[in-house]
Amino acid sequence: MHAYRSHNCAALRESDVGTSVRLSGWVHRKRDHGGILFVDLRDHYGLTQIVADTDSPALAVLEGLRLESVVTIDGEVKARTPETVNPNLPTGAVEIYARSATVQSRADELPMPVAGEQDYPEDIRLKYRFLDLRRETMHRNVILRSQVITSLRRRMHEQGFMEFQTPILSASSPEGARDFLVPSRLHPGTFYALPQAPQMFKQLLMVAGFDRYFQIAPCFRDEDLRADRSAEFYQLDFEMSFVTQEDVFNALEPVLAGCFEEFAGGKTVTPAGTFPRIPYAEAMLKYGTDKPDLRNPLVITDVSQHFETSGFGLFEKIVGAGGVVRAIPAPGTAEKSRKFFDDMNDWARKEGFPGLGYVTRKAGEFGGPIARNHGPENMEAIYAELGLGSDDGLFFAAGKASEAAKLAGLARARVGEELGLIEQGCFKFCWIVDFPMYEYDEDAKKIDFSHNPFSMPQGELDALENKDPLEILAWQYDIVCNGYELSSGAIRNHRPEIMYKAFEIAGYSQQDVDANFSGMIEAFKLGAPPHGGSAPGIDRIVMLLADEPNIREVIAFPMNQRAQDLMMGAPSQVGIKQLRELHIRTVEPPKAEKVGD
RNA sequence: GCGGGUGUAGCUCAGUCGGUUAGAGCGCCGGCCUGUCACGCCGGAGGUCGCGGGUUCGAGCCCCGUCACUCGCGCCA
Repeated sequence: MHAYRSHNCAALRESDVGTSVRLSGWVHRKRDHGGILFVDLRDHYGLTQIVADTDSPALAVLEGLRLESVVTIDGEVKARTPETVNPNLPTGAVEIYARSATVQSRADELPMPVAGEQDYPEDIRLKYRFLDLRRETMHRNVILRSQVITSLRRRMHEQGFMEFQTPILSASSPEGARDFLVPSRLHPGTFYALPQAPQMFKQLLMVAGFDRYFQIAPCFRDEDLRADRSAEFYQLDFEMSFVTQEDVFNALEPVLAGCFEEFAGGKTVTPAGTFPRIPYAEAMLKYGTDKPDLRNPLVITDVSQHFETSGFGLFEKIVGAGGVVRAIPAPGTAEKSRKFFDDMNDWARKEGFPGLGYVTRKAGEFGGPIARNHGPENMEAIYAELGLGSDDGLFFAAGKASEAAKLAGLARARVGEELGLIEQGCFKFCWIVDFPMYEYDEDAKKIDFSHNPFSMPQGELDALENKDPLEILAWQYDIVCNGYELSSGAIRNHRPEIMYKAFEIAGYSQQDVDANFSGMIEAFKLGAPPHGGSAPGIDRIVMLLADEPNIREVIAFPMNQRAQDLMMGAPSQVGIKQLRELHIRTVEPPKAEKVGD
């Protein structure tokens, strides 16, 4: 017989009754009745009940073990009597009568229990992650992650992609997020950077003629963390040659829809080939965000023209000064208290906005200061235009277009949630397309790239030379699911002359481009195919499928929010010898000088 | 960098208006128990109320500062 097990802890059934077996696993729970002892033995696969009574030498061994000790049981499969069958357990028709128990590893008192689904503080969970990962939900999430990655790989291969690895130690780039740097021992004073994404390498793979590349790619960004954002994360990074934006969409939709359908557990998924395409400008107007949650049925409408002349002076003034008024419906709120509306306004102020206006309506009667001043006939005109009924309320976000859109977007999400309008049990995908190539940077008082500087502008060189830069759109797109941005992508700019012109508009000289992106520019001068791609975030995909609100719940060994690994103690100080080898001297933070004041 | 929340036993939490010796459940230790499956019963140990300062006759509770964790803003092409 095998040294540790003949079966795993989920394997045995009634048909195995009478056989001699050997099981190994963790002591999940113990029920000690004195003369008889029950142990739920757990491994990766499941639970099996072990029984030992006074006739068995296993009784004394198991009685002396704390939970989570590891033990090997030799015994016999016995049928449970009908009244002792546990229907909640796949192995619940049988139990193992233990002839002997061998302790493989004795557990000390636990800092946190493994059995049960109670919540524990995250710092303890992270410090003892190996215990946390034994628990059912985390164990299941990590397994799901593995299965999702396997599924994505298979589906990408089916679409004709090949997986290649790209360097982890690479060069720092001035664009984008802060880099994690790695000092070079062989080249004093110089640093490698961990990739924020394998952007340049995948484009160079296209220049190298590989046509369709993908990679489950580790990415690193040294920025502050969020619930859905980690410093290190994985992307399904891919790139394709000789493609239009439509080709990229057609390649990715079956992969994402297929993978989601496979793991959605009965939730509906937007079918491949039917992902809506929403222009950026339309998304900002109708949803107030470039990552709309389409499960929310509410749609924002611009009602500025209704307030060009209005008894409600505040809105009239805002519109007169070039601002906008956006309306967010609150359907069926006739019975909502005044407090509901006031709370929304308070919330908006707390978020840093001037306020959120509202109109209440009950049985056709308008209420609230805006309706009173604007007049019921004028309100009726807005309601008619928006198709609202006699018991529907309405919120208003007014101000500069960008601010009003942002507030309206947040309000749309909040109203949808408060009123329980978010459709459950579905994954709703969409593409956001036609992102602007440039935006006006208020701080720097100059035109800058609004997203990826390597995207191809729509209209190419002609557009760059002849259009108002702020009117130029890019072949740049995001894929969004239930309000989460899964990735952005683009058809790339593969023509040096268009690249130089694009950077020139953002205020960078040809020398700047050559200096910072020499590798890619050189490559593009030696025969580059038109190409494009995208890079959906693996962690966010698993978050959605596992229905977890936090990215750390789907990563086996995540950092905490301050980018520390509490289990391994990273980041940590290193010895002076290591620093010397790396030609590094650390500088005390300025704070330290103040001690003793 | 900024704002919100949290911090009481190993863990989850309660702790009234500022008032005697800070409690419960789980876990742990000891004892009892031959059909449990969140086993049950009896007993016990376990506390710098995050830390520092202040107000007060008196602070877990009020005030100031600080630290840790977390959520968000900034940031993240």
